[in-house]
Amino acid sequence: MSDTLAPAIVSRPVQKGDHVFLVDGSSYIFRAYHALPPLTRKSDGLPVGAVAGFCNMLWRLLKEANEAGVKPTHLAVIFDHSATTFRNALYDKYKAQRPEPPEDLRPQFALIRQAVGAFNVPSIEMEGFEADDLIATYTKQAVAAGADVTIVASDKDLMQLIEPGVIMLDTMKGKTIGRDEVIEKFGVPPEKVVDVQALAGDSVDNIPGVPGIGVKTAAQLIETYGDLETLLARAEEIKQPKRREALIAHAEMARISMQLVTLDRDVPLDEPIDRLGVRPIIGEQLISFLKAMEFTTLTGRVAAATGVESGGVEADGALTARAREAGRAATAASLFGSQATPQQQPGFEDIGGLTPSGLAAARASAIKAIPFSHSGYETIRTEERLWAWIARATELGVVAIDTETTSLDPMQAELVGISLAVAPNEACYIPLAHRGEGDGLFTEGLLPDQLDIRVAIALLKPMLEDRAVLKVAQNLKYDWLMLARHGIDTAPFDDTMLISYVLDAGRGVHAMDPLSERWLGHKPISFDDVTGKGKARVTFDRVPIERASEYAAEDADVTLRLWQVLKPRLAAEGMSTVYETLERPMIPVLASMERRGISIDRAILSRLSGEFAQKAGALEAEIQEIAGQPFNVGSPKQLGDILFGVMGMPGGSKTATGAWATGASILEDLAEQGYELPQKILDWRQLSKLRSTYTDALPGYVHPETKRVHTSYALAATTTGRLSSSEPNLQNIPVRTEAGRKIRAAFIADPGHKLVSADYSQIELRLLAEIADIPQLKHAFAEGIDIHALTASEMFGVPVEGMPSEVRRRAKAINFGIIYGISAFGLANQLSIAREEAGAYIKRYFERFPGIRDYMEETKRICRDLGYVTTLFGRRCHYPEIASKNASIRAFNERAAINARLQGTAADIIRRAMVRVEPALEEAGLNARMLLQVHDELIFEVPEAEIEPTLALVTRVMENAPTPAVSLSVPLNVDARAADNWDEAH
DNA sequence: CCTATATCGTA
DNA sequence: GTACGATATAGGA
Repeated sequence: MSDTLAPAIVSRPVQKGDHVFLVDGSSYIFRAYHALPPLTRKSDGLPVGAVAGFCNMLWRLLKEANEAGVKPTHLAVIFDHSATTFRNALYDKYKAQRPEPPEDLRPQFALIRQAVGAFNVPSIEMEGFEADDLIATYTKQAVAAGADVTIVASDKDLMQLIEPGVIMLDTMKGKTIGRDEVIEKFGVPPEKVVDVQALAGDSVDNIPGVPGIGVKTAAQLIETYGDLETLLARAEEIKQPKRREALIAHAEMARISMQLVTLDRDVPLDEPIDRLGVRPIIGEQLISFLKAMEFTTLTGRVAAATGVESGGVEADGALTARAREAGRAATAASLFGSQATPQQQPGFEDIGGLTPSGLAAARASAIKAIPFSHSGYETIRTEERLWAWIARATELGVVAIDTETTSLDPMQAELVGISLAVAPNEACYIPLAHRGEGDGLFTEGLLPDQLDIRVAIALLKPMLEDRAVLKVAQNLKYDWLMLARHGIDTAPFDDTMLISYVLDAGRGVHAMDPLSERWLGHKPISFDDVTGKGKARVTFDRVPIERASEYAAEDADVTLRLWQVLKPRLAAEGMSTVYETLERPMIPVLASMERRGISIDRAILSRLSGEFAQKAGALEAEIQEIAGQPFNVGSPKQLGDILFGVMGMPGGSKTATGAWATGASILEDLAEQGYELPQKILDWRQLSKLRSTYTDALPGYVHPETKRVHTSYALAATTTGRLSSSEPNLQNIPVRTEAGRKIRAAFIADPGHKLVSADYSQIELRLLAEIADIPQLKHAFAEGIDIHALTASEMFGVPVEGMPSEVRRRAKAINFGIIYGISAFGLANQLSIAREEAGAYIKRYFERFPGIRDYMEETKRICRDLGYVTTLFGRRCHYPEIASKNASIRAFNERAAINARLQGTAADIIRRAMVRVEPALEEAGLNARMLLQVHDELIFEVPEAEIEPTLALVTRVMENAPTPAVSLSVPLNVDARAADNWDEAH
């Protein structure tokens, strides 16, 4: 808040005909908080719902009431100052059972007081008095001066103030409360309200009243006897014995209650009423505050009404997400072990004290201070000892777990042992299937003194499935799947890798060893040291039990400590919801998909392999013939020398390492110039690629038992929230070319089933329209208009009807470019045009869609300020190099950040759909099984008889995936179809 | 044997 | 121009 903008307070005596508005700030905060949906500031998740409700109310009061002819001459917002008032001296239990305000409301109190200042409205509070007493006193003085009073509130305790010239206005219900409404509520006119309240009491405020008497009876009694004192004096006359005795017995309580509910109209005011005169709104000051809160709609309204250009106003620097982040960054910096000193941010929680972030930091350093010791590690050899550990874990309610196996592939792996940790340095290892060190020929049998794997599983299962015991693991999906193969449905659980990913995506890797070094300052025993590496590597079942025990117990120990450090950061940094809704529930969903796998037709692939090999062989011969010498066509180095050296073709450029570049676009350019060799190289490359990466490789991934292909999805591999798929990567199965689609057709459904593919159409462009708020684009999507044609016609003035395909193609490339954070260089490459021309396209595009330029600039600024961008669902993508001094690194990070909001939001949406679809299928009694995810597409295997209802259900779940967390103004559109293979279904 | 590079498959 | 992973080649160990 800039002091220079606040004008001197002008005194304006209240006189006849004036209209004094008194806003009950404190109760309004609670009502706004409870009545309105939760709202958080986009860029940092600060809860601001009550602030928003308050600002909108105040704005309407000042503007719309004004337009309706009700013109405040004096206005103040009045707050409670502290919990203790003179009423506590009268009655120690007064308001004693008020609960603490909710966690996400607390930071909003200070913000609302700042909001009032930003509106240039006085905010009043006084030690020892409730807002109601101040309102009562101001009301009395205003009435005495002949002015009208509007009390903006709905609290029934204020109704006693209503009299001719004084009304209440409930802005949330949009109604006024006068004498008639009071009579309706209390059965008595305003001047008798306190008498009724004194008798009836109030459980909310802990006003005792008289037991057995409610509002109805009280009103009746006051109606009959006139007032409380008369009633108490003549209580003997009452006929009903119970009522009479209660009144006599509790007469004193009634009198105290009367004092409690009667508002003090003679508070010695610090701020005289004359000084509440309405002051003009200062557009810049208010906009600066609203911008810091990121209330775009209201900012726009205020800008329009005050004639201030909002673009020219800076967000209030002390209140922005950045300022708040600086406080957090200091905490995070200390968590990361840097020397930074935490700084206090005025107006926000004390970060060094008993706050979530303060506690998280304190927890982190406490954990880090505990040295590692292996002396408390135990190797479990008997049921009794295993039982003791299970009992301990169950008693504590949290246990870290790690499975040791024979393979990194959880579908192929055999369980070798399990480790548990219950506290730092308290961990155990349960060897189950260790074998001797030999070559396997003469040492086939299991080593002695190991628990039977079935016995151990049977003992562990109840604890692993116990709702009261939290299982913590690093990369739990692996262990979950391993245990699922042994019939265990592990739950509930936490995953330290995913917690780290939610907190620090883009800030380093999330594997255990680096996390341990970063957070615990400890380098764990490396896997390579235990198993050997290269040719000498042995499977884990060949590792001697003592050595394995040390390693495995330490891993569980490290995992537990990481959880202790990282879990508190989720709440402290406002990321719990992202973790709980977008990450953690994905574990069983993906593990189940991986376990199911998908069928491929090996005969098709093998035939294609032969076909591709033959054609590539023929091309290779032709290529070497034309080149005039044999060479390795697959070697870009040799190829470059042939094309640009030996044959002297033009347009050669160099790669980063100084070699000739021979990428597809360069070869295509050469082919267009009439050279025949480059096209043959391109054809050869396509065939070689398809053969080596797909037709030859895929059959090798068929599982010997399931006869299906089981990919592995990584949840924490990308910066944006997308999944990745590997071994094999089933997210890059060809589709673009004819030859490629033949490979896709080899992915088939089981007999009696079909494959269903459901994909979001143009989801990222739709999200661009939504997030950047571009009217033309939103309209186009709402109306189902061809978005690329629309872009083309906006840019080039060509009518959509009969548009040449080349024009649309260019517009399409531009649209994709926008999603990727466009550069003239990139667009020029894509369209094979000059950079100047590409630059002109971009310029024209921004002229037609200025909102997109604003969106991009805003994204860059936010990312530069905070170091990350946020998706619509709150996921953070960090770009620590966004402020690099190196212009190309900086530009790259800016483009990535622009893309991340869109790609990341799309990733969030499909994750939500994935988490919901299987329960929805189950509820509908359908037997479809989700098999694959390809970023904007889900593939299911569906019994033939259930195709139609499954298509409908999947489409509905996917299209509604954003709700209720986010409701988009742009429709999502899902295309779904069924077929015998993936090519036809897609 | 391991790693970097170039290329290319997908959204 | 974004986000990935797999492959082959090439070069240093």
